[in-house]
Amino acid sequence: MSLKKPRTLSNDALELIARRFAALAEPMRLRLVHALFEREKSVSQLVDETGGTQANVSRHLQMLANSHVLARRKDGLQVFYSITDPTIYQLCDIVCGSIEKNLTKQSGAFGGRGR
Amino acid sequence: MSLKKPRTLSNDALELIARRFAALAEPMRLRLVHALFEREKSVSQLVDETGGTQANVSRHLQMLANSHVLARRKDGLQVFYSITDPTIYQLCDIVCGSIEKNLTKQSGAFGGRGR
DNA sequence: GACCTATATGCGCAAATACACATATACTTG
DNA sequence: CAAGTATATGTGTATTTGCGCATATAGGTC
Repeated sequence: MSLKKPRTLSNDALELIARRFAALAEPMRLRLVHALFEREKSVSQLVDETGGTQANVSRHLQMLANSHVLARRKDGLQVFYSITDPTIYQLCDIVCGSIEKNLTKQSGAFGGRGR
Repeated sequence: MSLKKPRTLSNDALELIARRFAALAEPMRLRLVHALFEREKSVSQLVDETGGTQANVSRHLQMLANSHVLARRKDGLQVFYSITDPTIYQLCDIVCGSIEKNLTKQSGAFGGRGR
């Protein structure tokens, strides 16, 4: 990272950036991340809160962990996930704000992000 | 802005947020957006710069415009696209920074400590 | 050991997505 | 009007993705 930003991004870099965005491009994963804004939680807690199936929640959590969005901590039988990348808060903040601004005329389907 | 802030986001809100992230979750679209950081450009210019086919570039641009990421300006035969949502810069900056940090932390290929 | 709980994973399927090719539309110029 | 240029779109296809179901693994209790 000694050089300045190249004018054209490499394919690998674009792929990495795209994957990061893709991690947040799914409603259920957003629901999980949002639930983890509060504090770290176990898989079963997240299953209860989100209403998803255990298998699906587990898969999404693993995907988010592989994307370095979440951290995994195993304690006995349970596995606790937590937000490990602080930029996730910023990303969600920015996107929520932008969307709110874009559809002030539309429904108020929005609430705070809570943090 | 909101009367109350529900702890759980509505499905519609999650869908909107996910779609916004999904718009940036594709290498070719990131390439287009990145090319437009400089200034507004026509479709054919973007085709040249990115090396994509005309049809594919056009479709991606339309998708980005529908997602309110890009604006469309028609001038005679040409159509110029430009970044309309200023938050896009922030999003890309944040993600790039986060990835860079993760890479240096993991690989340490540039003078850091090994793995 | 058997048994329970919490989490992960193999498998199949339906839907979404990105792409290439060909064609259509819109606009300009002669 | 015809011909050329720039952009959009219809169609088919291969790949990816999200999900449910069943099952496997890991760790705890008796």
